Amino acid sequence: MGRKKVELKRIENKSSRQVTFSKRRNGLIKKAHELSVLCDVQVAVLTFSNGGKLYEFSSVGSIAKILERYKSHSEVMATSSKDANDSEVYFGKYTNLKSVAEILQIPQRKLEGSCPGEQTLSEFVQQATQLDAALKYVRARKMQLMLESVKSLQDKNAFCSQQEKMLKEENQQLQKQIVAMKKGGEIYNGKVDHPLGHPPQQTTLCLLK
Amino acid sequence: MGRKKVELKRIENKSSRQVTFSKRRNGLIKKAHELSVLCDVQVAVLTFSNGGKLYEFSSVGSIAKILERYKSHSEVMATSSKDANDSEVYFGKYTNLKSVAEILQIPQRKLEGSCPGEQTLSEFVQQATQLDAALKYVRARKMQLMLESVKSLQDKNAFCSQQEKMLKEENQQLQKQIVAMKKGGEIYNGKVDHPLGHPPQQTTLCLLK
DNA sequence: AACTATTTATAAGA
DNA sequence: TTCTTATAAATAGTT
Repeated sequence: MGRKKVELKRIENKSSRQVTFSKRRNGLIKKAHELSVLCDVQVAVLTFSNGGKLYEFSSVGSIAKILERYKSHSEVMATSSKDANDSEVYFGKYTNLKSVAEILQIPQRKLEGSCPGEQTLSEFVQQATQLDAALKYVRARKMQLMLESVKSLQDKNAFCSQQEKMLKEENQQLQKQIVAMKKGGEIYNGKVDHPLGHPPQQTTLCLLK
Repeated sequence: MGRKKVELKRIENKSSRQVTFSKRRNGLIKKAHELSVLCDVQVAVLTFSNGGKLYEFSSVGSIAKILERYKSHSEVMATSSKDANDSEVYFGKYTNLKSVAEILQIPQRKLEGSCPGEQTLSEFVQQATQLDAALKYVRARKMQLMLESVKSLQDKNAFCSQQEKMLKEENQQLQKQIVAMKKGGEIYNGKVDHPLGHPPQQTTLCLLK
């Protein structure tokens, strides 16, 4: 948005990069604020300049809070929900283990009795072993799911890269075609201007009705 | 920017708030990306919708890195307690059982009946506990690394999708331009060919200096 | 999910 | 840096 369209690549001139950073950083933060107010959501923006300086915005007072929320969010996603599902899968399949609670109740009751004999102890060991097996299973399943998700993401990425490559090629072809057609157009018009140093001004597209 | 100027206050209509959230969230993330590229800086954006859903952008691999830049020390706390929580979930209220190893070791010793002294037993328990702690740490670390890798792949994917979208748009523009130029060429040739009986499209692209 | 009329952001220039 | 202004980009309301 400005006098000229800018390419999306690093601005090489240091001072204009600085100016742009200042302007756009303000713009970004303004938009973040608007988003948080208009849509009633929590928004945070962090920028670390190359000089190591930090600029931040947070709709919820301190950035720390939103980062906390981020942390707990990812922890929940990573552990509780997946493991909960895993547990269901596991305990559903092995119906002799009805529930963790049930497993735990048996030894607890027996231990509450005044004199735990050998029998109680051996049951204890058995239950503990079952629990250990369940835990191992859940962990293995969790790991498997994560590996699967990584693999799927990698595949997606590979496909994406190829897609991008093809689109870029197609793009180039189209641009070549346009250049060729422009030359053709000039011939139709008999226009062979700019023979000397100054090339034609940038052609801009204009929408007419 | 739009048909009407909007007041900076919560949009009361739920569905238009939703729509606006979606549009502006994309806009914000696009701008964050542009800022990071143009000015060569690190940028992160986090938004939590009211539904608790998280949308994020990060110019570096993962948001987690920026989080670490804030609280590097919290890493150990957060992760080691993470796995501990896992255990709590599985073992429920059975708080007197500190670890699986412990559960298994005590009764096993007793059952073997080879008269181990109290000292030996407690040493055994201690060792088992230490091993258990080490195991927890390693597991937590492993999980953290996997989460980071997933996150980084997700970021890559998101960026890729956006890139693809933009390329497609550019492509369409170019094709439109070619179509328009072809029409222009036909006019120059005196050919006014509309095989389907259509007049020229309403909007035509016109090249100006 | 597209489409425009408008508003807003901002690149370049002063 | 700050102000101005021409232009690009975002988007509000509409279909």
